[in-house]
Amino acid sequence: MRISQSEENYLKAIYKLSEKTDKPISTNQIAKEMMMAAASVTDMVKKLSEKKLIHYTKYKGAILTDTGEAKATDLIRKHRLWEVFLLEKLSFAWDEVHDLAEELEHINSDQLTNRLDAFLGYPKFDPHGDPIPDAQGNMQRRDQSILATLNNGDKGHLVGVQEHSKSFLQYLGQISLTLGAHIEIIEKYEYDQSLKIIINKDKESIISNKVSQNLFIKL
Amino acid sequence: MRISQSEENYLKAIYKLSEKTDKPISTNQIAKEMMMAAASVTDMVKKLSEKKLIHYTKYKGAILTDTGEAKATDLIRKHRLWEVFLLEKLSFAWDEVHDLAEELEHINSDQLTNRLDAFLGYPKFDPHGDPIPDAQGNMQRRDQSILATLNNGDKGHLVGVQEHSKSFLQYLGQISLTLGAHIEIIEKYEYDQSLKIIINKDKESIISNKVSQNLFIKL
DNA sequence: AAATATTTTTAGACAAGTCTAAAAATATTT
DNA sequence: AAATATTTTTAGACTTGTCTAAAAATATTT
Repeated sequence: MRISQSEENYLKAIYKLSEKTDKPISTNQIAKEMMMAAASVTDMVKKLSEKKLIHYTKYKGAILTDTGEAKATDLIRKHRLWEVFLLEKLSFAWDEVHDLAEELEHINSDQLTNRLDAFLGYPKFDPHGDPIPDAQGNMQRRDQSILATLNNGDKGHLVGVQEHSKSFLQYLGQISLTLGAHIEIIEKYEYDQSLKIIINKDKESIISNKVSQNLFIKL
Repeated sequence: MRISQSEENYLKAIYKLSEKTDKPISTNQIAKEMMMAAASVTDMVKKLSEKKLIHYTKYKGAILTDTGEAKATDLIRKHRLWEVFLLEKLSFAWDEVHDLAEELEHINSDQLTNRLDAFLGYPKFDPHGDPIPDAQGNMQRRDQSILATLNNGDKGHLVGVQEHSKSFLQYLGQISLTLGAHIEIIEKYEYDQSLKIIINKDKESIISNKVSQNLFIKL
C-alpha cells in the first residue's frame, strides 16, 4: 500500500505525540504539532484510518495501529540514520542535520536504509542521543537521568538532549557541551535551580534550569 | 524562485533531449520522454516559460534559458554524485543506482551537494562514465570512440555507456564488462557487424552491433 | 443543568499536476 | 493547392492536500 509523504508526516507526528501518553491523540494536538489547520487533520486522519494505519473515532482522537507504528518507527530509523551520516560522513553540525534528514527520510527503499545502516556501522544512537530502531523496529533503551534532577558532586556523561531546536543545539555547541561530554555538578543554586558545572574536567559553566531540564546524563 | 520536483523533471527531460540537437524540443518529444500526455506537457511548458526557465513559442517547442540550463546541470550533478555514492559507498550494483538517484537528486541543498562531492573525492565521472558537472556547472569532456566504429586489433578501455537501461547494464555485468575494463577487438564479422572481443586480456565474448553501438571506448 | 467556551467536523474553495476528448494549427501527401 | 494526417493546444474533469468559515459535538463553568 502506497503511503504518501504527507501521510508519513502525520504518522510521525502521531507517533511523537504518543510517546508522552497512552491516550488517543486529538485533532488539535496533531494540528499544533504540524502547524496545520485542524480541518486538514480531520481529513487526513480519516484517510489514515481507512488505510488501517490508525484507529480513529470521531471527536475521540487517533491511536496508531501496529502497522502504523511500524511505519512510523521505520521513518524514525531512516531519519536518525541519515542524521548520523550527515554528521559523521559529511561533517555537518549538530544543529544542521535535522532539516535535511527530514527530506531524506522519505526515500523508500529498505535496501538503501539497510545498506546505509551497515555503512555507518549499525549505530545505536543518533547525534542527539536518540535511539535508532534496527531493521526489525527494536531500539535500545537509553539509561539516563535528567541533569536538573541531580545534585552537588554528581557526575556523568551527556547521552542525549530533549530539545532539538537549532537555538538550543547552537547554545550547547558554544559552551562546548557535545554528546559524550563529561559533566560534573559543582553547585546547585537554590534560588533559581541553575547549576555550576565542569565540562570535560576543564571548563566551568553556569547553566539555567531550563537548560538542565533538557539534558540527559548517564551517571 | 521555488521549482517543484515536477518542474525539475521537465527541465531534465528537455536538457537530455537538447543534447542531441540545437532545435527546439517539441511537446511530443517531451511527452514521449516522460511518458506523459501531450496536454500535460503543454501546461507545464507554459509554466516553465513564465518562470523564464525555457523559451517557448506555441506550436514551436522549447529551449532552455541559461537559468534553466544551469538548473538542469545542477540536477545532473546531484544525480551523478548520488550514483557514485550508492555504488562506491553503499555497494549497489551498476544497474540499481539510477532509480534511487532519481529521488535523491531532488533534495535541494548546495551545502549537501558540495559536501557529498568532497566526501566522494570530487569524482569527474559517474558509474556509467558520464561526466559530473562541478559546482560551477562545468564538466570534463570524455575522450571516447564508439566501439562499433573500431576495427580488428584496436584496443582500449571502456569509459562509458550510452544506454542506461537495467537490462543492458545487467547484460554487461554478466559478461563482466565493467567500467574501466580493457577491450581488444579480435574480429569484426562483416555479416552482422558483431564483434569478437577479449575482455581484460582474458575472457572472449561475441557482442552484437547493437551492444557495441552503446559502448564508449578510450583508445 | 444551563450557559458558555472549546474542539472537531463539515462544507465549500483553491492550487498543482495530471488526464481524455475535442478543436485548432501545422505538416505531409497526392 | 486541396485533402489528409499529425501535432499541439484548449476545455473540462479528477485527485491530493491544503485552507477558511460555519455548524455540530463535546467540555467547562457557574
